Parts: sequence; structure tokens; C-alpha cells
Amino acid sequence: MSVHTKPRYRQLKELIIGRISAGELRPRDRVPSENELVDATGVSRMTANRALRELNDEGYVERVAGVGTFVSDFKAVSHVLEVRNIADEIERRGHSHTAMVLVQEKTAAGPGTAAALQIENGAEVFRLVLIHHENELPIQVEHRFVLMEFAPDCLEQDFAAVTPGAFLSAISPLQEAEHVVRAVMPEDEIKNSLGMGDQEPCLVVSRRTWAHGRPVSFARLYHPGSRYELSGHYVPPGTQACSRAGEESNE
Amino acid sequence: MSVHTKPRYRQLKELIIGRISAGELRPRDRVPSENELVDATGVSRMTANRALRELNDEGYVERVAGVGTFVSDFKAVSHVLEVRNIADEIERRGHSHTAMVLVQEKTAAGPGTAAALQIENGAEVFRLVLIHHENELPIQVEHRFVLMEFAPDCLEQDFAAVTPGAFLSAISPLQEAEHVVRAVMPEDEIKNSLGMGDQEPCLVVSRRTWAHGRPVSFARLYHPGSRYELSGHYVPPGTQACSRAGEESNE
DNA sequence: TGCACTAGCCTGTATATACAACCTGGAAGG
DNA sequence: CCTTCCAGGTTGTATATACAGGCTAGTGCA
Repeated sequence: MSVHTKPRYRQLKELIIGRISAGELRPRDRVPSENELVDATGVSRMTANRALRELNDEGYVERVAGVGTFVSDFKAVSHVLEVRNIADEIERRGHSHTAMVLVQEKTAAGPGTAAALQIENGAEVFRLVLIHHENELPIQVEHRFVLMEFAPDCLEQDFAAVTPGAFLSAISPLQEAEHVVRAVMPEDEIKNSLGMGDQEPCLVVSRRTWAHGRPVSFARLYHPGSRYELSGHYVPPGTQACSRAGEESNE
Repeated sequence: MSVHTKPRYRQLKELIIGRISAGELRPRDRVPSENELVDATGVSRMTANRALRELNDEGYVERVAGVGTFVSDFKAVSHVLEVRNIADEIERRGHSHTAMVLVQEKTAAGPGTAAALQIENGAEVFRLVLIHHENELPIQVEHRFVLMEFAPDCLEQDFAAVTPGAFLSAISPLQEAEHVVRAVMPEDEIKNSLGMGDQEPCLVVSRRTWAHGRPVSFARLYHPGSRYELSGHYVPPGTQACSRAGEESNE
């Protein structure tokens, strides 16, 4: 036995997750109580509490004070897609990311933009248009509007070096984000910018982000349908991914 | 002061989140250590530990044993999209969901399906084709393949009543899920099934789910681009959403 | 029979204490 | 000057203990 044994609360969690995924414990079944775990395994109640509490946070079980702990209904497990920063995404693939700034100006917000940013129609905002390339191939057109008060020095920034998303997050961490993904046929301008074919649809991600309690930026990200896909791999936290190998065990 | 004051670890968390979102603590800044919090607020170290540990789990901070706790780089906050069960989604909108089963059979897995489910080419699988309607309007075509061993009684199920996703999750909670979202032009069969126009793209969600350590189901979900969008609202756990009102406070 | 109450189990929180492991900076020694 | 080592701060874990509050079943009383 090595010096590095897994912590006991973690062993407890895996024990219970194991029983659930083996089908031994089914949704709505009762999970052993903290005190039962104490008696069965010899840990202290605080340790059993931590194991069950984390399983609760991770959505495996639901706890009701005064009643007990129960295996979650499957619905509680939300399926999840990650929307990453385009530059990170490209670099993670080992490719090179470059960006070209087409528009970087102060302008008056149109009705749609004003509504999205919850400001008055015609108020001044920054407007950015960028094209992102993956290995010289255009992969994303970014149309972005930024609240002036939030980033006063937006005009001086070199967005070819630092993506707008990264720049904004560096100013203040985002509190909240809203995403909408749609499939649309592109307008000619987008189609030409991305070098898309005639019958090729666009995958469009619209993103609104909040900071200091209000929306500060609104972006529409256009991608060529034939060369871009959004993918997400969801693994409940604290588990080993099944799709990869490599199981570790302790005694 | 009511009897129900917020627990102290939660007050601590909100204190620190407040400093972060106010800009007082910026990414990579050092957060007060457990002992400093003990001295400053009078809680015990276990309470301070719980607060910081949960902030770590939620992605607000990163902790390094022997060094300290630091505000996360924005990148750690993953932007997230939820992919929900279609029936739930429709009912949440207050609309009526109906499903029509077109195909429900045992068949031999083609090369793509076999690869996705990690089984032999030609092995027997269940194949399902359904059309989901929202208020009588077709909104999703579901092409699904299910591992035979996982759901032996798949042929007897009435999938117009219980969606395949719900049925599978009821058998055994899913361990892992993989999603890919793409924009494509539909084939004629799909186009006709969904009553789509000629120049209308499809939003396609491909989903693979794991249980008992291996893939058990593979589905392709086709949606009309003009009538369907994937949306996600991300709020860091433990925070109040900015987009809605309603603040609660205790002393 | 029917009602009220309580004993007992459950989770939720809070504290004090203890030890291990980790990292860093500075002191001590070569 | 360079290296080694250690002291002290920091997180990570584990335990025993305590009390509050929620829920349930069953007891006992009217």
C-alpha cells in the first residue's frame, strides 16, 4: 500500500457511485445514512457527511433533512456543452490562431443591440468585427458590441493579439453568460468572409455576458457549418471518464 | 434578526465573491488564507476551509497546497450549454409534446454506428426513428441506436409515451455523455419529415451516452433551423442571476 | 376512534484539534 | 557563491463533539 491512498471521503463517494452505476442502487432508492456509513465503514460522521454532501452537489443524490439521502432521478443530471474561447480552442487542437480586425469603432446602438445590452436606443457602444483563422483558414466571424463604460479603452486595444472575449474577462470576471446556438443560411458578407459554399449553412453562437450586475457585451459568432462543430463531453464531476482507459484502485 | 440567518460558510463565500465581482480582487490575486479568515471573522478554520473549498469547486478560486488561494483566471469559467430532453423542453415552454414512432426494430449496426457504440460491425442493435412535435408542429427527428444488452425489452416499449432518452436513463443513470452540434443541410427525408423550406439548414445534435462503463446509445437529433435553437444561461453556482431581480440580504 | 405529542433518526452547521503534505524563503554551512 | 536544509505558512484530510431543525412513526391520552 503506497503512502498515497485515496482520501476516505473519496473512497466513500466511489463506493456509492459504484453501487449506483452497477444498478444496485436505483433512482429514488435510499442511500445509507451518515450514521449507517459510520457504523459500516468506521469513518467519522463528518467524513460521511462530506462524501454525501459532495455527491449531492454533484447531482448524484438528493438529501432531505430529517428524512434521508436518495439516488437522484436521472433528470437532475444536465447534459452540458462547453462554449470555449475560439483562440483556446484552436490552440488546443495544436493549430495556429490568427485574427484580423475589420471594424473597431464607436457607434450608436441599433434597436437590437440596445435591447440586448439593456441601454437606450442610439446610445454609444463599441463595435468590433473580427475574422478568426485556424491555420490561415477563416473559421469564425465575430460581430461584437461592448458597453462603453465597461471598457473605455476599447479603441486602443489590439484585438489581433488578444481576443475580445479574453480582453473583457480580464477587465472583470464575468458573472453570467447567455448563449444561443442556431443554424442559419449566411448573408453574402459572412459567406464571402468565411469562404463558404453556396449551399453551406452557418452555425451561429450568440453570446451575452454580464459583469457588475448588467450586460456588458453582446456577440454573434458565425462559423462555417462544414468546418466547425460544437462538442461537449460531459462527465459527472469526481468520476473517471469511461471513454478513456486507465482505472486506478486502492486495495 | 430572524432565526434563519445564512450559514457562516455561505456568508464567507458571498463576501469573497463580492470582492471579486466588485473588482477588488482580480484574477490571479491572492485570497485571504484560511487562518487569515479565521482571525478576521472569528469562524473556525473548518468553516473557512469549507467556504474556500466550495469556491474552488465552483471555479471561483484555485487553491495550491502550501502556497495559497488565488482568484481564478477567467478561462476557468466554462461557458455552458444545456442539452435537455426534448419533451421536458417543450413542456417547460407550456406547449404540448407528442411523438410518433416511425421505426422500432432490431437491425445490424452499420460501420458508423458500430464505431460509435464500440461494437463489432454488423452486431445487432435496436434502431429507432421518431418524430417529435411541439403543438402538432414537427420539431425534431430522432435517429437512435441502442445497445441490445443494455435494453433487452426495447421493442415492447411505447416510445410515443416515454421518450427513448427518458427510458434509457430510467434503466440506469448515465455516467457520461458526449454531444456534438453541427449545422448541415438536411437530406430530403429529414427535410420532408420536418416540413422544412428549401434553403433551410438543420441544427443537428449528436449524442452518445455511457452507462456501466461503455457507450450504450447513439442518437442524432435533427431540428429545423428556423424553428429551433439551443440556448443556455450560465450562472456561476451559488450566485443570484443578474438578469432577474430579487436580492435577499441578512443584516 | 381520533388526536396530540414525543422519541428517535436524519441532515445541516459549527467548532476545536490533530497530523500530513506541500511550498517558499531564508538561514546555515560548505 | 552555491547548495542544503529547515522553519513556518498553507492547504488537505480526519476525528470527536455539539446543537439546531426537519420529519416520521408510534405511544399514550382523551
